[in-house]
Amino acid sequence: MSRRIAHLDMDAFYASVELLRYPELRGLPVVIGGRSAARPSVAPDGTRLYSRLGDYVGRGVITTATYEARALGVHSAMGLMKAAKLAPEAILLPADFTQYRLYSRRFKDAVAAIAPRIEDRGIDEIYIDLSEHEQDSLTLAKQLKAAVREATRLSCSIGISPNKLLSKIASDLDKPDGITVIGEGDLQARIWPLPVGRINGIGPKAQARLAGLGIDTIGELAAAPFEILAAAFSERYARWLLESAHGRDDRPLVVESMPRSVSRETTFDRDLHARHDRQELGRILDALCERVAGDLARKNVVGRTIGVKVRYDDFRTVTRDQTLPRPVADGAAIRQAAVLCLRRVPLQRRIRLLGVRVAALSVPGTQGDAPDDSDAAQLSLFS
DNA sequence: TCTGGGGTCCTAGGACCC
DNA sequence: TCTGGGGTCCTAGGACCC
Repeated sequence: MSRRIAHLDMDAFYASVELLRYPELRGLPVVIGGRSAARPSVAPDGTRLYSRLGDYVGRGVITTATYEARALGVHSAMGLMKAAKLAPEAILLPADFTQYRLYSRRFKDAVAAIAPRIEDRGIDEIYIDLSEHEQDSLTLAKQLKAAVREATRLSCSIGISPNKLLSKIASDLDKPDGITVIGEGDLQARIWPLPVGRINGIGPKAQARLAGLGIDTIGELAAAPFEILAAAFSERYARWLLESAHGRDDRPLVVESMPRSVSRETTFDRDLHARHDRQELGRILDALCERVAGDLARKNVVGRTIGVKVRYDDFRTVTRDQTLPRPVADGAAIRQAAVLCLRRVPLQRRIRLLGVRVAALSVPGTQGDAPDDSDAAQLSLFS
């Protein structure tokens, strides 16, 4: 029995939510990002005063850019200082995740009222299982988009195909505000001409390595001999590459899941030194541990593996982690383990980022929350 | 004044057990 | 007078995604 899967992607989500609040910015290049970016101020005559990208000073990257800003060459993940040179007149707004989460909830609820089998893929996109629906795909897509617009006044793009892989590619083919339906017969004409990087799971590294083999498009990948791919990648990844290039993907929708890890990290305004800035680093570590503890409490989970992450001024990153005999959840216990991890990190260089992570999560009071029998026996022997 | 923050999954080696 | 083989857990790093 064949499936029908939709991928729904909100258009320039964060920027579009901001435009609802500041409608006079519609049509202008706007970028979201930068921790120290200022909210618009209101002048004595009532007009709003916005920050310009060109005036920004500090670290940070673009989180989202409106289509008008993208036309100037700036895009997500670009450093703000670099973007400022390309588009100094663009409006800069700080991110407001509380607001985005609110709109995320609204659009997902609106979709769920029509089609309840949904896989969450983050704040601004979802997969939807339409296999059990009667209407044709175009009608369903229009219905979903209307419901999202009604609930949020925002537009989205939808791709529909027999699987997640193709629907994800499809939703990107007619953006913004588009609908793309892909059937089995459309593979050669619609998918094969695209660059391999459009496949979810082929990133910059794999794309570069494929280019080295003379493989740039999905069609060229589909025609590649398995042996060539298996020599350049792992056998498993090579197999997956070929399956994907042929549009084959039987992954089910994951409609519910437990978090695997919770983490908090921060990039400093200036690089810090373990000795010279010891107190400041201590305060930052405290705050990170408390925030992680708060996240764990909110999600009602505890964790056994505590880890730290350090990024040096040259951008190299190291991690250290430690698994405890039993799970913890409070800030003090997390901090205690994090300090032990940090003692194993070389701290000669200046560092630009510190992070704290808790993994091996479980729900308190369930199995996985307590040491197993053999551990319990061991512990009782020595206590 | 390059390069955020929150995640997932995979790999690979070593420890340890049977 | 040796060194198999499978399984699990732990750790570190890396690729990738939103």
